[in-house]
Amino acid sequence: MNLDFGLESPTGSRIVVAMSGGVDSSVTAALAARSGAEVVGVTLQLYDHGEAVKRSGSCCAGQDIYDAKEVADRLGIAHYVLDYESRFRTGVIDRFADEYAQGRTPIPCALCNQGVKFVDLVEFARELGAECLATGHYVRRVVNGGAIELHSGADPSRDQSYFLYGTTADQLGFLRFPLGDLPKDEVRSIALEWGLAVASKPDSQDICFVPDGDYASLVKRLRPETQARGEIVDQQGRVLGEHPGVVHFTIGQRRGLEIGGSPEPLYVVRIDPDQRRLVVGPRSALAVVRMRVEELNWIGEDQRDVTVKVRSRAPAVPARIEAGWVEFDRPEYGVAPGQAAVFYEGSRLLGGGWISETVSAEAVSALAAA
RNA sequence: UGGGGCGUAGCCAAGUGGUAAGGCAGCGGCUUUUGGUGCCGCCAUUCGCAGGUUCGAAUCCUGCCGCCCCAG
Repeated sequence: MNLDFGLESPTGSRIVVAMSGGVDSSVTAALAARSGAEVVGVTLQLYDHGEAVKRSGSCCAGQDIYDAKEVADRLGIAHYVLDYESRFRTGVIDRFADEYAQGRTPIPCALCNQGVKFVDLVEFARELGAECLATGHYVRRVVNGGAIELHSGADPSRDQSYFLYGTTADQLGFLRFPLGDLPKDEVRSIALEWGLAVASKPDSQDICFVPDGDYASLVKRLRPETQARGEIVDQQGRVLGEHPGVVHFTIGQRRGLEIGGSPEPLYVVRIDPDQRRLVVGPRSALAVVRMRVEELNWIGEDQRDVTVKVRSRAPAVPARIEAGWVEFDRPEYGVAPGQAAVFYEGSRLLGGGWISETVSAEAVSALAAA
């Protein structure tokens, strides 16, 4: 555990801690305080807390800001609340809705980290004269010779590295993730040890700015066209049913199609936002052999042979990168444009990018037959 | 209205005298700092309707209703 936060001499140094009001970031603040450094807690107000104030499991608003402040008081550290609502709105929420409007599947946590947290908040921390910004992310920062590496959290079931693939080497130099080495239950033990009120607070889940899990309502409000009804067709173009709006679907999704009578389940294979059409097919139609990945970010040098994740919770699978395309050794299922492809070498995160296009196994075999 | 076939849950469908398989859809739960996937559980006191035979019928008989096909 990096209890000294990688600082030459914590005493006399200043550490800014991003405090969401949850257990993880609260313990991060506690560890920072214990290091002997001067600690400044910062909580971001990211969206209208009037709506979310009653939801204890969410982050960054209402009750959570209060919780963060209370923890800061308990630890005897300074605490600021920054109003980042407008930049969170344009950088995360609006883009979230735009992606659905384009038939893609967004991943707001990655956007938030890439922008609001690791650009804006990092800048703020630097302006405060801090030596580093510590967050409660469950990842590891490893100094290897002259290079700084980002690794997945020690416990694979809690790893959050997928959401941080866009971190730059410069940001990584300034960031600290003291929880990445901790065993699963250790964080709550530390919270109890310090008598933090948030010790038993439930883990946050789902999307933080969507209070009740109903992200569709939010998207519909921002992009009404996403709620237009449309046809559901099979791969031959036969109309099988009608859907209540593309906002409700993502590639690989099975539930919600309301089409019965088929011998095997049907999954969303393609989303055509212009025609408002959903193309569905059997699971076999979901097999993807390669995908195009854009806006690549490499934390170290770029590589060809990697393992890759196309979703946060799943083991990385072997693949090869070539000219913006990633070829899987074995077909991958449910690969959705708009999601991130994140590359690893063992536990080390190499980089990643946005998935923009996929090629199915069926398409490849059809070509081969022709 | 001559002949033949069929009618089992929202959909597909097994079951032909012994007390309603399975799949799809749906619902609930688990998992989870994105979406999705996956896994577990639930889902027809009842077999178009009405009678009858039988200890016992979705299964046999009769009538009626509905749908389909071939003839015309």
